[in-house]
Amino acid sequence: MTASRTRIYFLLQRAAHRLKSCADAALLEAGGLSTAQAAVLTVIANNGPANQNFIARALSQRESAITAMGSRLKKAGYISKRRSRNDARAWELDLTDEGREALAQIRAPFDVINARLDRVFSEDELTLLAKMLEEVFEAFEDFGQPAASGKSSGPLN
Amino acid sequence: MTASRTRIYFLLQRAAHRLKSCADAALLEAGGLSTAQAAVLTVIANNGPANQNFIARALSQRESAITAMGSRLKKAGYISKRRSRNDARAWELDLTDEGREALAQIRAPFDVINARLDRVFSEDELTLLAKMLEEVFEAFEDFGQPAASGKSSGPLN
DNA sequence: CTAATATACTTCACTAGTGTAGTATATGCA
DNA sequence: TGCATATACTACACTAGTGAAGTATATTAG
Repeated sequence: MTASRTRIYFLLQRAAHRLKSCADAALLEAGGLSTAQAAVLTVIANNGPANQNFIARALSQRESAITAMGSRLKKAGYISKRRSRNDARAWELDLTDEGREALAQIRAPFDVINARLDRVFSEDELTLLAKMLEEVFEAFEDFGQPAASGKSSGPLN
Repeated sequence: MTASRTRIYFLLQRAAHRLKSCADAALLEAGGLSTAQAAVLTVIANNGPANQNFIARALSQRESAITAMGSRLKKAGYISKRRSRNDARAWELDLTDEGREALAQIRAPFDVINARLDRVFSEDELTLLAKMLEEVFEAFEDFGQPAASGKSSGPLN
C-alpha cells in the first residue's frame, strides 16, 4: 500500500489548499476576483455564451452552485444573463466588458504563481506532474457517483 | 513558462476536488463522517487532547473554522470539550468513544481509494508524486500572508 | 397528439471555510 | 506590580459548495 504510506490523498489536498489560498490572495490584491469566480469567467470566456448546465459540467459542480455564483457575478457586473433563443429553460451567460477586464487582470498574479512553480520544478518535472494529476482525475471518474462527460477546454491556466 | 503551459494550478485543483468528492462519498457511505470532520478527528487522535488553535495550525485553517467545526463535532457526539487546566482561555478537545469508532470506520474507504491509486501508479511514481506535492506546499509557505509554523503529524493518510 | 420522461434551472437547508471585530485570559517588560 | 501586547477563542457576515425537492420547458414514445 504505497499510496497509504505516502499519504498522497493528504498531500494532494494540502498542496491544493495552499495553492488556492495563495492564488485567492494574489487575485484579490490584483483586481478583486476570487479563484472560484475566475474559474467560471474563464469557462464563459472560452466557450462563448454558455448555459449554466455547461459551466457546472466543465467545473464538476452542481447546477445549484452555478445559479448562486451566476447571480453573484451578475450583481458584480461581470456577466450578463439572457434567455436562450433555442431553449426557454436555459440562460446564456456572457462576459460583460467589466468581466473581460477583470479576467485580464488575473494574468499577472497567475504568472507570479507559475513563475514560482517554474523556479521549483524543471520542465520535465512539471510535465510529469501534470500528467500524473490528469491520471488521478481520470482514475476517479466513475468512483462515487454521477460523473459528467463534459470536457471543453479547461479553465485557468 | 512551463507551469503555465501545463496548467499545473488547474490540474491540481481539479484532481484534488475530484479525489475529495470521491472520499466524501465513500466516507459518508461507510459511517457518516465528512473528510473535513475526519481531518479534525485525525489531528485530535494523533495529538492527545488538542486545543483549537493547534488544530487550526495543523490544518492551515482559521480558528473560527475550528470553533464551528468543533461545535458540530461535539453536537454529533464525536468529541468532548473541556477547559484546559493551564490556560483558562483554551479548550481541550478529545475524542469520545463514538469519535474513535467513527474514525476507525474511515479506514476501509480510504483503503479503497489508496488501492485505486496503487493500481494507477507504480511505487516510484507515488513516491515522486508525494515529494512534488510536498515541494509545492513548501514553495508557497510564505507567499500571500500569515503562514503557520505548526507541523505535527499530518492528518489523513 | 398526448403522456411520460428528461433537462435547465431555482430554492432551501445544510456543511465548510474566510476575514474582521470583539472578549477574556496570559505573558513580558518597565 | 501594573500595563501593553499577545494569545485562545467567539460571533457574525460573507463566499462557495452539496443534495434534495420543486417548477417549467423539451423531447420521446405510443
